[in-house]
Amino acid sequence: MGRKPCCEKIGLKRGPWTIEEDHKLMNFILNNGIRCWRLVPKLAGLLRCGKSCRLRWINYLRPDLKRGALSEMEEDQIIQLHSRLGNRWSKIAAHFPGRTDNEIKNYWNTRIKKRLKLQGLDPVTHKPIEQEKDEGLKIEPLDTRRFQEIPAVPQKELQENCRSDSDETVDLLHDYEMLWEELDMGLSSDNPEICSLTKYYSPSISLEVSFNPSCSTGESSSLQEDSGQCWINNVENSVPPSWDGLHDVEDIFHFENHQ
DNA sequence: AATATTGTCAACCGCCACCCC
DNA sequence: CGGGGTGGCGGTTGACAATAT
Repeated sequence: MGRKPCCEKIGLKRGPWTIEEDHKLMNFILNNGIRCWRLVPKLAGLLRCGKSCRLRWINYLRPDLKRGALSEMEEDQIIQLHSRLGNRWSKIAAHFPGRTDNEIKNYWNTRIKKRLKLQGLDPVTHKPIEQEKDEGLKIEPLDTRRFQEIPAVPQKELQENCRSDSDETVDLLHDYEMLWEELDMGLSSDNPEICSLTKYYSPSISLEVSFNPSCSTGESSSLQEDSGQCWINNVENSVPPSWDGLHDVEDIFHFENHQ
């Protein structure tokens, strides 16, 4: 007998998220917060496992995410941190509010590694490759004591990142609106960063309209701008499922059995 | 224009630490 | 204390896009 999977895989959807799924997850979390990831997909009406929902939220849907390429300064900071922390991506990401560990890991693997190699540095040890050969590939073990020397996230950032759930939800809604405002501006100003973002959202336009006929007026050009606002409206006006509606664990299994 | 190669990044997998009973 | 459940993390994969041939 192997390890039991984290969730019932049978019948669960995998692969890229559709805009409808994003919408459901976003709606649910913004209105209810997160208490238990395993239950989120059930309550939000998604055929995904909790892990998948968590990942999607953290890496993509969180409204406080920063978008776009990292600056050279950020890149240098990542190299500095990596030399001290190693592949502890979540620890490194903690120094970059709005950036995810997955993003930094990807950035490291696809760009920084290459950059270091071009500079003749080993991306693992951060030492000159020649020097490393001399030392006979002797790799120093990580000195965990040094981790304590890493400057923590500034107090202000910590306070900003560690507020209560309710504050966070209000802020998320606000950030969410800001995101769409940026999107709208980006669509009209050919901002490449926003465009790369909308690349993933663009398929939503028709879907969005099909969900909400009240949004389907107007020409296609204004449709894109409207769709963002419609989504926000949906988030604010819809009556979503909630944790309160779940009185008993038995409810969940009852729910599962009747899917 | 067609095909091959390379780059990017979202998503998955499996392991581990922590918490609760 | 031990076992099960859950969340979090890091490594890896695979689809798609961009670029080269």
